Amino acid sequence: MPGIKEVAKQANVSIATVSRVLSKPESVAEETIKRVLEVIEDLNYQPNAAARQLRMSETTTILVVVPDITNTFFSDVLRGIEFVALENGYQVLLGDAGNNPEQEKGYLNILRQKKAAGMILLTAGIEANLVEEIAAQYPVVLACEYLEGVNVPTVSIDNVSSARKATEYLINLGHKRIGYISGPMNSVLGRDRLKGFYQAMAQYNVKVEPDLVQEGDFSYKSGFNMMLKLLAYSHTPTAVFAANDEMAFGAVNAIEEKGLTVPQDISVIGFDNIKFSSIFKPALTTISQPTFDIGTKAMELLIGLMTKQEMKKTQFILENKLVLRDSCYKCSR
Amino acid sequence: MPGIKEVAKQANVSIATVSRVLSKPESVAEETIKRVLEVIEDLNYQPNAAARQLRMSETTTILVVVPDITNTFFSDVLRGIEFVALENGYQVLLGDAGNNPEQEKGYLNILRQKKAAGMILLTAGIEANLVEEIAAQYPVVLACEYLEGVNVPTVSIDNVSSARKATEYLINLGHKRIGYISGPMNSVLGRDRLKGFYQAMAQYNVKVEPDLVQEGDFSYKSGFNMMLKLLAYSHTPTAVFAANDEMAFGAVNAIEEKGLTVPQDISVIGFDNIKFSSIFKPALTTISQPTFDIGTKAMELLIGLMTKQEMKKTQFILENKLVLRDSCYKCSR
DNA sequence: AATTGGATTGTAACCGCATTCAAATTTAGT
DNA sequence: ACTAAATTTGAATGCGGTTACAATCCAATT
Repeated sequence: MPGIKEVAKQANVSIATVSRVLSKPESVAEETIKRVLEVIEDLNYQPNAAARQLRMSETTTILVVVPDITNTFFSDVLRGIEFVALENGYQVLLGDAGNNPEQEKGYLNILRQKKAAGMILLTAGIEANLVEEIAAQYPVVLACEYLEGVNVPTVSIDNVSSARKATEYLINLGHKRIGYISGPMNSVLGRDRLKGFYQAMAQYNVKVEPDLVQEGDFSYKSGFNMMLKLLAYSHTPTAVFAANDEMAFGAVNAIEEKGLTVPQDISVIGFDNIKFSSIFKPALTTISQPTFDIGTKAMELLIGLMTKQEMKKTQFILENKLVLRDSCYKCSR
Repeated sequence: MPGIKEVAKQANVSIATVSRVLSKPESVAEETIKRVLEVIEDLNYQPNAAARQLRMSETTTILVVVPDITNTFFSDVLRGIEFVALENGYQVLLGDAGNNPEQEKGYLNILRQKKAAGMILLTAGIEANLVEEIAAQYPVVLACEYLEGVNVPTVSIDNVSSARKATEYLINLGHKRIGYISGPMNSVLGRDRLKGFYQAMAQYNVKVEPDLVQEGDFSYKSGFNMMLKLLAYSHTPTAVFAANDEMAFGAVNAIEEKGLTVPQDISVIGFDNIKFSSIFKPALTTISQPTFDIGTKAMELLIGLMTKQEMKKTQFILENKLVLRDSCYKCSR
């Protein structure tokens, strides 16, 4: 409620001095600082963000667009982002795209209206060229997802090689008939992980049964349904790789609903290592992404962009690891 | 990038006219509107939010403070909030308190700086009188949590009666030795649910074994550990009520680790009905909160407050229901 | 004693937009 | 054709800060 001039009056100085106490204290007399600070404390004065922003043409809020806030994978990344944002005096504006590209696109206006100084995209529903155009005008970083051929700062893991790693693990357990439940093919993530799967299969000379590769959409339900489909074939797989944990849960439950057990009858491996993966039974073997670190790194990158620091590197591939739990077992057939 | 005066120049009108086209088109000639709109389209002009906000002294962002973004219970509420926020032209600023009251308090400055027009608190880490003080100055609504004796608009469920309902269910299944894993006692939520438990036990004349009531902190780990503690007593309970689902998962897993099974040996009931409850095995019997509705209702309430509408009612108790799944069974001992 | 210069502080001009008030233009009425 | 009324438009002002620039003060220097 109190404005800068109220403070100025009570402290018997001009508004300029009050402003200086807050931003360039070294140019103000010791004693004056003390007096002003006291009044500020007294009145519980907080500078009006809009006025400051208008004058300085810079805000301290950044926008984060998430494909689905309900997925704990993203909320972990979000935590990382918020952590370093707060540490640096930024606030995060949340945009949940609800898996809808149109809605996602709507958030771009927040940037244009200067309501946010920069943006972190955890999604990839926007066309590459639009992203590129926006990134040319505003600080933007991509996290988790990335766009092919687009030179926007990015932090993610290597989805191809980690999917390869997971597949290799299955192969080394002796599995030959390996099913794959992919993410949506219109997402790079979905495509990359599938690519890794194919690469590993080729490398080890294991034949890919086309019927055993089904497209899901990263949801539990799709994992469940696709697994049912796989189980309907005469030759059921002995192992299944689901492109994310939620689908893996669906697969496991579908398998058990059919009276089979995981991992004795069929091994299942997931991707992401979300919070529930270790709680689920059987505890899910999966690829672990450093979610929190992806978040912190992305935010650090964005800060670099916003403060126009010289960036030596703008593409970050973080380490992932295979975490072994109880959902995979040696092939017995 | 383009400002209002750029538009004005290109459309051959004054900035006043441009402004009017955007806010009071009925006071501008048909033809002028068309011309201005064309230029706006052309230049991709977006009014500067800071300037507008400064002038109008109102912003369209609201603040939501969450105790823990990682808990899917809250992300569901958040979805509800965002849904109606977006529909009404508001953006949501996310504040993750990380279960830390200090951090939570820090978010209040966002209100004072006028960066947000209102606030929804999903937490209750701030002292009642501070909340009351803030609520007197700014639009604030409490969701999920509430504060005793504080007359701040609130939307939640009746935690006492729903805990009673869950307990009754256990009692009706024939259980006499019922354990309870509570939430932290410094939260109203934790206390209310415990109260409901006591009420039901008293009503049915079932003795409460003090040893079988343990305090957790709503985390999986605490559920696990407290259950281990319950299992260490000579007389183990035949049923356990955990004050939220995550702790219930912990309890189930602890029970199974000891070689017992749920629900045959021990029944477990949870609270919240988070996404994972139906995926978990055994599927968790639990109290379902209308998370999405809590969110939408809270946001509607807040909008009412911000637009200074006459409110006939500011306390909303939403319906909960007991959802029966596979983690409870008749008492066999 | 007059001059100089550093340290402090105040004055005033913006930042981009909404809005008041008066001017300009059009329409209507006689 | 001329005036009054209604409609449309523009110039000026202020929202609450920041900051360039000018003014003031006082000790140090000459």
